Amino acid sequence: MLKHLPRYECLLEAAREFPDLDPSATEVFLHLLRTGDEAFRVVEAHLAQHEITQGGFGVLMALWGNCRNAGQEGPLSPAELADRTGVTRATMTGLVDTLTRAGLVTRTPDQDDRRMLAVELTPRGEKLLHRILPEHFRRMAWLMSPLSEAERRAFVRLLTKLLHRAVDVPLATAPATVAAIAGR
Amino acid sequence: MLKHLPRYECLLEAAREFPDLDPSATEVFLHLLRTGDEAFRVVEAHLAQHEITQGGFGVLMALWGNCRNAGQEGPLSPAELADRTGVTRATMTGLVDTLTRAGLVTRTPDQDDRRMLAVELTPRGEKLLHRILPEHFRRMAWLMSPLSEAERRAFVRLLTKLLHRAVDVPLATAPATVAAIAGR
DNA sequence: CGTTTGTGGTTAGCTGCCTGACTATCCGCC
DNA sequence: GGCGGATAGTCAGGCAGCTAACCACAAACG
Repeated sequence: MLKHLPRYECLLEAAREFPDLDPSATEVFLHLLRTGDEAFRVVEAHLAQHEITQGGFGVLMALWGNCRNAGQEGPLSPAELADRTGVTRATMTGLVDTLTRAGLVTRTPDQDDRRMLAVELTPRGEKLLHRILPEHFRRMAWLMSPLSEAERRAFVRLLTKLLHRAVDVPLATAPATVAAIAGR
Repeated sequence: MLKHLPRYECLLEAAREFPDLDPSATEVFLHLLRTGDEAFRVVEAHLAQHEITQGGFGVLMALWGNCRNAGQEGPLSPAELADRTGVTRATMTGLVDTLTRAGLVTRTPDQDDRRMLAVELTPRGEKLLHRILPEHFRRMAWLMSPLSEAERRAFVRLLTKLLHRAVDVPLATAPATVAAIAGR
């Protein structure tokens, strides 16, 4: 993403040429993407030290699952993993491949439905997670430490508003549709 | 990133096992990444309709530059472009290649310094930008429309705090260093 | 002047993720 | 019971981005 974000007066300037440009909206948008990207890098750099990729880590976390979602850890199907980590099933095949080669997960066929597999953490995978997680959590805490508890609550509230807005946008529709909605 | 964010009580639960886990920090972090990713997709989907990639769009915007950064449009060197859009120079070579093939930019050698090139928007590139930007701006405005002006100001303030924190983190150092800083 | 050092751009090779096509299996419905 | 449609997983191919190595050139310095 953009390294040097545009100054506000530049946005005002550009808004004269493009009446659709909402300066404050653009400013928030750019800051959001930039900050998210930078925060991402902070944890990514740490995971790289353990020779684990972002995608792989997501799979391990989903499997460990300690109450993260449904409350129960245990084996999951590749399709379920793909859904939870937000990648395609094809990608999940590759990720599980890599993790299996590294000895962090196992892939066992299902008895009842012969199409399905069950992916499960190995003891080694669990041990790796326990080695990574403390520093992982410390990094997140360190990153957020400038914010007070009240600020964090306000922040999450704002983020949630945007998230709901973003996931509702009809991504696949023609621009005209979105324009009509936006212009309403 | 994670599709279904963990509920807060789950974080509290996990914090009992990992004293380093700061529940509110983790919550903010996950929401930030998820929302940023989702917002990213919103504009990415639009750019894809114009058969332009995110990276390519960044280059066009940097070239168009209308006051976005230094105030002057005009030709830029690949190195400068790479710096502004946050990719490596090697990647920029490929991006400019693609854009040149599409007839959106030109690559002209510098007279004084024969190592350097000047990348410049073609009329066609400029026309494409003018076709893309209105809807682009509308999407950003639409996304941010749930937020009042006051909320936007507060949001940017919080994002800026985090951004400063994130870019200062010593990415390449050993975990112990970060731990020491974080633990301070 | 020539050599060393630094800089701009390119190339080769890798990885992660995607889409689209494909196989195998299960399930509902006639 | 058998057949069409859904679903699980995989494979092939492509693309964007990275690192590392490489040349060409410029600038500094003896």
